[in-house]
Amino acid sequence: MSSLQPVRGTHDILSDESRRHRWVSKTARAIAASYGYGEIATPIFEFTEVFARTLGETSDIVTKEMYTFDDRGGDSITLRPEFTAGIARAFMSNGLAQQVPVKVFCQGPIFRYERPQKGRLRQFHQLDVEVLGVPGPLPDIEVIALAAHILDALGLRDKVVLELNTLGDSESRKAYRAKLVAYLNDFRDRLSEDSRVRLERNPLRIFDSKDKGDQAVMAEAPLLVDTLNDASKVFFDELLAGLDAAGVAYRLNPRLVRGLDYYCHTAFEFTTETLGSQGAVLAGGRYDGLVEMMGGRPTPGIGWAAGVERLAMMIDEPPAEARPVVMVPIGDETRSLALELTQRLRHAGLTVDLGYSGNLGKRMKRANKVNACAAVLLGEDEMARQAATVRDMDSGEQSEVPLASLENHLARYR
RNA sequence: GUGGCUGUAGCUCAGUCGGUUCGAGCACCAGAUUGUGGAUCUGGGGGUCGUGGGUUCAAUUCCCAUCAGCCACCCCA
Repeated sequence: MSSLQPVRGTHDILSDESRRHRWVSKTARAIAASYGYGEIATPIFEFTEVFARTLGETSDIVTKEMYTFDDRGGDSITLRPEFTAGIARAFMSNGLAQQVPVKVFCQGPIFRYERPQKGRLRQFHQLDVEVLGVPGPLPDIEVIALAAHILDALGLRDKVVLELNTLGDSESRKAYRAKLVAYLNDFRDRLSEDSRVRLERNPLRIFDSKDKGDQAVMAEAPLLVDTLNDASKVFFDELLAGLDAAGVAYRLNPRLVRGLDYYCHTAFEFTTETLGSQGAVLAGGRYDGLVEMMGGRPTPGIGWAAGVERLAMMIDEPPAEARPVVMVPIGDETRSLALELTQRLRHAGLTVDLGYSGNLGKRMKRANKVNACAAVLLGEDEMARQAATVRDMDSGEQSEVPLASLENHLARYR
C-alpha cells in the first residue's frame, strides 16, 4: 500500500467532479427550500448507539458496514452510515417536538465499510430530506413529489422510475411475517443459503434476492399488500391518490422491501438501469417508530436519501459557471494599480483573475485557458491616461476605457 | 465478506514469446512571437512499468503475496 493512495473507497473530488456535485446539491437545496424545507447540519459522527439501536441489530449496516472506533475518552463513536438516525437524535436533543412539523434538508458525507465498485464508495455523499411529526400520508406525498421535482430539474426524468410499495403498520406486518414464514418453511430446502439466514432474521428481504431459485419460490409467495389491515389500506390508497393528484408517476412493486428495521407504510425507491448493479438513486420511506425507539415520544417520520455521486454520474454537463475577467498588468510599474483595480472590480461583483506572473503573452494564454470573457490590459501608456484596454476574448475587439468607468463597461460580463 | 478481470507518463493506450536507454496521442513547459490568447511549427520535462518478495546470468514481461480499480454476489445512495 502506497501512502500516497487514498484509503480504499475514498476519492478526491477534483474541480470538474466537484462542479457536478455542487450542481446536484445546489439544485436539490433550492427546490427543497421552495417546498419549505430548511437546511440543517448534524455531526458526521455520533455515539454508536444512535445507529446501532435504531437500524436494527441484524441489519447489514450495523453488522458489517459501520466505521466504529473508540475515542480518547473511551466512548464508542460511529461515522454516520445514514442521516435519519442522527436527525432523529437532533430532533430530541433540541426539543424540536415543540416545533412540529419539522421539515429539513441535509447534505454531506456518509460512511459505509463496503467493497467499492462504481457508484459505491466507502465515503460518499447524500442529500437527505425528512419530515418529523406528521401522521398520515400527506408528508409522504410531499416528500416524494419533492424528490421527483429534483430529479426532473436534474434532467433525469427519463432515466429513473419511481417504485412504490407499502409495508403497512406494525400489526399488518406482524401478521404478514407469520404468513410468509409459514409459506417459506415448506420451501426451506429450495432457498439459497443466504435466504435461509434471511428467513430467520428478516424474511421480507428474500424478495430482494437475485437467486433464481429464491425468485421462483417468491413468485408464488403471499404478498403483504393482500394482508394489510384497513388502516394500512386507507393510508396506502390516500398516498396513491395524492401522488396522482400531484402528477407523480409511479410503478407499484409489491416486492420492494427496505433493509432497515424502522420502516413502515410507505417505501419507495427511484431506480435506474444506467448504474450497473447499483439501481437505487434515491430511496426512502416512513419510520413512525424511530424516535420512540431512541427513547423519545412516539413521533411519525418520513424521509429519503439520495446518492450525490450516483446522481452526478447520471446528469448531463452542468451549466457553465461564471467566466472570469482577467486583469493583465504590463510591466512592473502597473502592478499595484492592477491589484487595486482587481479588488475594486471584485467588490463590484465581478469574477476577476489576476495572474501571479508572466509577460503579456503568457498572461493572455492564461486568460484563454481559464476561458476568460474579457481581458483588462493595463500598460504604462494606459496608466498615464488613467485608462485600460479592454479586450473581448471572444470577438477579439478591444477598446480603451477610462478607469473611472471600468465597472460600467464590464457590467455586461457579469 | 465471497468469486472473477485489470494495474506501463497527469489522461487514453501501445510494447517486450524474459535480453542494451519502455513508446504514441492528448495535456504540461519553453521558443518561433520581449504590448496581445485561441491555430501551426520546433524543442523540452515527466516512468523505481501499482507495491513487496521469488525464479533467472538477466524480470515491466514468468510465479507468489499485497494494495487499488472494475465486474458479479451480498447489500445499498
